[in-house]
Amino acid sequence: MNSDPATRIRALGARVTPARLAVLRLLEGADRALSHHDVEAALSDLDIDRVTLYRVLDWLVESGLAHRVTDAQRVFRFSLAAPNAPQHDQHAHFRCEDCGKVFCLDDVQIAQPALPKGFSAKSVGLSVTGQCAQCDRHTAAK
Amino acid sequence: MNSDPATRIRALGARVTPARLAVLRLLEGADRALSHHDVEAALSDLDIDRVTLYRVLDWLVESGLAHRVTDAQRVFRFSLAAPNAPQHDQHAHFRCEDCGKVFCLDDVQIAQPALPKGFSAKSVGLSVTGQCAQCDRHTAAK
DNA sequence: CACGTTAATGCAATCTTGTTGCATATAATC
DNA sequence: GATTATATGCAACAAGATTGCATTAACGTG
Repeated sequence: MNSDPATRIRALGARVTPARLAVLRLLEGADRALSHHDVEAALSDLDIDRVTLYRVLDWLVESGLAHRVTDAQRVFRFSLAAPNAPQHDQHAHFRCEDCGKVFCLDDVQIAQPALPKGFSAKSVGLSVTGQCAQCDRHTAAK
Repeated sequence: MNSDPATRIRALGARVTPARLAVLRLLEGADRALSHHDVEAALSDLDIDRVTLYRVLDWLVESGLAHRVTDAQRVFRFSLAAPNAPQHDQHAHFRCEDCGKVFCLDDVQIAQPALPKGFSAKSVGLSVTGQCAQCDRHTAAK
């Protein structure tokens, strides 16, 4: 039901290139939102240009395949959009204060808040910070 | 009950300087979170150094007088902390997609979401995007 | 399968936001 | 008014992201 990366790329009318394939596969396998830096490090053996990665990531967001989140350190992080998600106008993330990793909270339902008169919401994002399971274990183990 | 800027600054054991007074007054009168850029523009006649503004804003955050938010454009925005707010471990913001302004949604109550096993939340932030009242009016007027 | 077209890429330069080090100025105290 | 620690101003730096432009390569066509 969720076709392979190459097919998905072609379905968007875009060319299938090594960079796009690699980034798409990487994000598919990631359990958290990755920054440009993360992606660069993970794909370092492919020797893809920094700028190309930026452009691939931008393209992913523009074509709706991925989300872009800004973390507290003001860097962009990218996570694959759930292919059959409710057209993502809401998204929740968790950022661990210890290790800095960002996780997607896919199954959190966000309540639409009441807005001042005249305001209309298009999307709602929830960002939670705290301690992730791994870091919590470390602390507890002390 | 909420004393004047100079007194508030002194109460923190800090010196009362033109830059601090000006920034504090500006934020007090602002109905939305201001970026460093916003502040610089608003106080341009005072000819305060860029770095000084950064330091004043940092100082405001450190001393608990203001909050720092990161918006989707990866710039920091600052808003005065409500002096008797529920010690801000949750905060909601609205960002207008048309004019780019960021508003604080002070009276929105954020529900603590369910987290994966082992995760613990320390703070929760809600960010809503859409159209603010003013921009909505413009669109409608067309 | 060679060819041509056009989208992608690579590289260098640039921009934006924010930070740091250090000499100088100034708010507060006496 | 003199003293002193705190703030400021300036210049340099740093990291993340963007832009312009020449070159490469994906893919439809013959």
